[in-house]
Amino acid sequence: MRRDIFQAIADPTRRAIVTLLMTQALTPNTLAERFDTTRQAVSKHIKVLQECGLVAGEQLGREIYYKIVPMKLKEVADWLEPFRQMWEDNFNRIDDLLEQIKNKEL
Amino acid sequence: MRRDIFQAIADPTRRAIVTLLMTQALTPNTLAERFDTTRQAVSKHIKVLQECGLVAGEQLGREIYYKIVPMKLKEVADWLEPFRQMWEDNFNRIDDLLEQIKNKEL
DNA sequence: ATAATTTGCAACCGATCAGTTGCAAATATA
DNA sequence: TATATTTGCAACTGATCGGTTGCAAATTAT
Repeated sequence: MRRDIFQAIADPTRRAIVTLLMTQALTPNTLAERFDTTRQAVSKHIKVLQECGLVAGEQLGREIYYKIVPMKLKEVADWLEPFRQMWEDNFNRIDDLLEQIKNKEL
Repeated sequence: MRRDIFQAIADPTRRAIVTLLMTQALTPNTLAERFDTTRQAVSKHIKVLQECGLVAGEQLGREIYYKIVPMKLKEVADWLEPFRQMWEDNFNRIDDLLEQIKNKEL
């Protein structure tokens, strides 16, 4: 079973869960109330998020408060970083390279 | 059919393709040579990447050079940005909030 | 002790996904 | 013109995904 951070945040519901957990730790029941779905569906999403290390649960009596592990998202940011220079540059290198190929053909 | 940038970069092969396209525009055939898979499989990945706007093709004769559209990745970076403060902060707010809940219970 | 609450796990279902195979269209080469 | 190359599209397959239902375990409340 593939369980990496990229696959974890691919699902919009999971991203919404992560966003909710940004401000406070929540229980599965509380989370489920925010979405038009069952608690079990939310629980399965939590399991995915937990297995990839993006959230962590902390038991308090019979309730489990799930909190975000923000550092995990840094892996995505690190992967994006090399591309940042590309979208921040005014000129587009790929276009230039393509132009070079074109000119070579002529 | 879901076709957003998050789902596009969820697949490791597609991320590898995007990384290869970072330095130069490539044709489907050239790309396929780099992976242990068929050209058609790569073509399907390209289609997904193209449909979500992460790559764009430019025809040169019978060949099509696919190039990356880096700006599209900014959408992911923008989603990550609010979390950046969290992983850069030394203290963890969620832990604090959880402590508050705990103390309230006592 | 009994009942209610909160949660995780397993089984199942329909939809989607990644990959393969086969084929047709367009372009380049002989 | 005939052949080879490059590509996209459609059909198919096995695997995975998101969601639901049912149930058992642990904790809390009556």
